[in-house]
Amino acid sequence: MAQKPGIPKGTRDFNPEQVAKRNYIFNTIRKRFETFGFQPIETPSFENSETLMGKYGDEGDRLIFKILNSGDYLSKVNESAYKEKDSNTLTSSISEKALRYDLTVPFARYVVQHQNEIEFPFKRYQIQPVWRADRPQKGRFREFYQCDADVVGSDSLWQEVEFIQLYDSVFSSLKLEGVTIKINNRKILSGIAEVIGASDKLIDFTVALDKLDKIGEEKVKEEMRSKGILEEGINKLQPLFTLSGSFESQIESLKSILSSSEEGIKGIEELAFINEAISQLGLETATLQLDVTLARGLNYYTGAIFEVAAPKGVQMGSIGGGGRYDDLTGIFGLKNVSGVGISFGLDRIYLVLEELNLFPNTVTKNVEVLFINFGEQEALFSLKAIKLLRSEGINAELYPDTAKMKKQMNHANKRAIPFVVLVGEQEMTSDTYTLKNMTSGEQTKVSLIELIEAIR
RNA sequence: GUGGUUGUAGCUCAGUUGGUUAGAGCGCCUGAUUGUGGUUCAGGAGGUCGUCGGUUCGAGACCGAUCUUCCACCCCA
Repeated sequence: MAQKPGIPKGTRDFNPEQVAKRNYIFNTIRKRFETFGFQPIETPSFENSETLMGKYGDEGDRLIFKILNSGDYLSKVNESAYKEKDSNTLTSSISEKALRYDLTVPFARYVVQHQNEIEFPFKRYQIQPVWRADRPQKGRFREFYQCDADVVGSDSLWQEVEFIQLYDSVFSSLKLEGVTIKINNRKILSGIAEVIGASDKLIDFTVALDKLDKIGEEKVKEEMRSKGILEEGINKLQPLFTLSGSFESQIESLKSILSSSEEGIKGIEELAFINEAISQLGLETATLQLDVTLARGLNYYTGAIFEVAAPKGVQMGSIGGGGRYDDLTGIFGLKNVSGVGISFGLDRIYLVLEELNLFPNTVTKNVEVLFINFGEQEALFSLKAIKLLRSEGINAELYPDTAKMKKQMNHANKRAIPFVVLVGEQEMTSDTYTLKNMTSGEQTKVSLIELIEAIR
């Protein structure tokens, strides 16, 4: 047993039941994406390192899986970097490719590369695995699937409205009711930073603010102080910490806080527009909530920021996220193309559905009838019937070996196959089939027509 | 990347301050039952105690390293 094989940390095998459940989620999401007018694309598992590096911040670079060059990679190595044990410089000389870290940056690369073939606005969806060299935890893996839908080439705020509808539609289809779609706006965060005189410390400021519900008001203030934000500014934030109530009343409070910031006011207007549209259109099962502490993906989000929280009572990080990035393709040289998109975390949604017992019983498509194998003649006779059953859309199979009946019955039992058919000498001569219901134990002799009717 | 945690049969877990041959339940295999599974009864197989090294007369237990699990940071789906 010492030599038992294993798989790398943070990766998983999926058994037939798990694959069926995962496909159920994939298919539901795919169906909703297409209903909303998105078209699928796929990109390679790995990209040139320069496409990915530097796009996710220093932290992101650390979590990108690098692929070692083929061949005698050490011969081309930078001599001084090797001697100095300078990992950063050395990495770029021995690795030129890296596994994709998310689907958004490869999509931006795709848009720039194919800009002349694409009809804008372009709505694409993409369901593929991504890799992160992270430490695994519950709901955090080193290989996991993202399901992304993005629109590029439209500044319209109706897109944001559509994405909120799409989130609602997908989670409602999955019967995952009571999710909270949190929304914020980068412009509001910039506005606040401006008002408190910390525009140059926007990232530090928002990272600290983002932790409010986790570490509390005092610790957040402490972190801001340690990042060099002035006490005077922090005092101005006070109304923010106690912000609550409806979407509308929060917007009113923000208006007074941000009255001196042009950008902040713009952000408020955007949020108000989106909220107004959503209240007119309505949501099936989700709730839209303004959360000014929401600050994800600031490395490229410029407008709306989304995050989806699982229903209350389920211990799970966010099950989806997204936002508006006005200039994502700019990093690849294509200016003035705005994008906005959302992502679903398949693996986390799976864990939530499992915990809440929300997978339909029908996701695993089992064999419905097993024919017992009594010998060569009987097997051939059975396969003729099986061929007909299959043409009627019934999942049927023959036990492949002429094993003891006990073994064959046991096999049917363990696989939870609901019907077993016995065809021996008696049945062959009378052209009948002995059908056994494995749940009730009842056994009847029927014709082929009756057999089809009984199983269907 | 930092700090902590976990690993004993296919699965879930016992195993005393270091002391003969490491246990249980479930599962698995065989038979009771040669054309009948799920229940019952009888019997059986299965462990380099994560891996490597160290301390010791003696290690599943103690020490170190490493891998793995889970958790908190960091960050994030």
